[in-house]
Amino acid sequence: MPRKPRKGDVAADEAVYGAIRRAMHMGRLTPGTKLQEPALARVLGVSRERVRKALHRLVHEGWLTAIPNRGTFVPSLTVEEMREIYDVRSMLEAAIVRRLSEGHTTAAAKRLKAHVAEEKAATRRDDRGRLFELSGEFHVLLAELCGNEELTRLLRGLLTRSTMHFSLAAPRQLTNCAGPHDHGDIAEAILGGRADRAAKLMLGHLAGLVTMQAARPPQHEPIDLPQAFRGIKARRPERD
Amino acid sequence: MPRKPRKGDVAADEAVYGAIRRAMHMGRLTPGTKLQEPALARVLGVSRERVRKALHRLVHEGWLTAIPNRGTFVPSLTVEEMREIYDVRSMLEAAIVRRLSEGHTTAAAKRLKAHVAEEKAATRRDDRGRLFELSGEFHVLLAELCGNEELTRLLRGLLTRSTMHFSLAAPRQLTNCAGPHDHGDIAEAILGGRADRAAKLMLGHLAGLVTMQAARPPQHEPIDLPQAFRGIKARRPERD
DNA sequence: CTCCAACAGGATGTGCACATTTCTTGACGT
DNA sequence: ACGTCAAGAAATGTGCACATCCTGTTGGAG
Repeated sequence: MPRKPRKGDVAADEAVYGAIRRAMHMGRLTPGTKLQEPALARVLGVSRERVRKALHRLVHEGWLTAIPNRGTFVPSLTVEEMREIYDVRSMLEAAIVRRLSEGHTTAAAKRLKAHVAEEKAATRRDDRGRLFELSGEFHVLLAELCGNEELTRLLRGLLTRSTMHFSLAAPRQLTNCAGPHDHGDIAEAILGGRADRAAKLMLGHLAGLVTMQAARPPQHEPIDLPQAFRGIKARRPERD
Repeated sequence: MPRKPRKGDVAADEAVYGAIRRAMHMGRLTPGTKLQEPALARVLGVSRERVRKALHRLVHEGWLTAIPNRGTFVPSLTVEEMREIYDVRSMLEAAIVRRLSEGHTTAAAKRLKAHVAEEKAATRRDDRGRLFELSGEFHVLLAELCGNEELTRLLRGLLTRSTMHFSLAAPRQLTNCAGPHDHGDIAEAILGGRADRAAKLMLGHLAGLVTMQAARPPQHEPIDLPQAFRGIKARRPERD
């Protein structure tokens, strides 16, 4: 047998972290909800310290907001914050597509084409869940193709915040991006070496997303914690 | 009176965090050094849990590297990592100066001029310490003038990582930037509305920094913890 | 009837002690 | 003499219990 999962396992931390993140992703937790540690520990079936650790991590990553001696809360997102995040993404991603347009390896071109093809396939199958994942990974992929791990990490964090806005504001709407249509055009411009066009398309793409989100008013349906985490519990870590 | 600082105070956490950060900033901690919790707790005069919390935060922010069941270590920085960080900075800061060149408020212009003047004054006084601070703040100031808090926070983190390279590789060399000369030229281009020139100057400025750092080989003088934290202890928080 | 203050209940924060893992030192066998 | 293994020690990770703080409530005074 591999190991005794009896006591402390590093996977347990990830499980709690992932459970909370998944609940937010599903829109179960509305902004302003207080995540009290004892209740979460009971619901998830783990010790309070483990919940505390996960909560601290989530606070540090910007998913939650902590007030000293008060507790941790699901943040109330303003349209201003969303605009700022997309503004930074515009700066970075415009530079990224410019750089890729000006030069990239054949392996990079191959990966890019493969990704666009997969997005189109998911669209044809009408696989909303898979398309949601792929849409987000497209932007991370572009960062990866630059060969800069720091850039990839940074953009991944920004994308996480972006999807948080989607999750909290419009969880039903499972669309991470306006659609694979834009992505295909951007990829085409990159492969064709048209830097200005690629940058322009990316800026328009991001602008379209921000307007799409700004139009949706957040829904307020406060529910209790046990109901929010129904069926989620602690599964496998599941990468970001 | 404000409050009883008798027991647990939020300032204590910041003090420990700042003490370790200051030790790294002074070059007291060489790459590869293991920061063991009991020793740090003894030296700083705080409980082990407080050291643990600060260490976890520093690890999460990228200052330290943690290995499960092994401890936390001062990372060995490669020139590749440094190149990546400056690459991301180039993308962001070029976009920043472009935006500022295309439009900024009179208040922004005033702050920018004041900062450049202060840098020149510090140079005249040959105040290396103050110039070191100002040089770093110049780049943060540009982000602030864009009116985007997310951007400011991100760039501040990037700058922190940049100075970490300086601190670990060449702590003696108290120069955060090539000099106020470049900053003055960049500010002039921004105020004059010359976006292309400002971006070009900024890229050249950052390129100059990366070559300056790459030329310095890291020095290896492993010293023990009590000696490294001599005279540092726990002072006031002191903002980043 | 309204407002203020003291009190009880509960949640967060922290120090402490123990379990587990890893590194070191020493001895044994080849 | 060198490599291997085992036992002790130290450091890390974790659960537990208590101290502190906040919040909602109740009682009384104006």
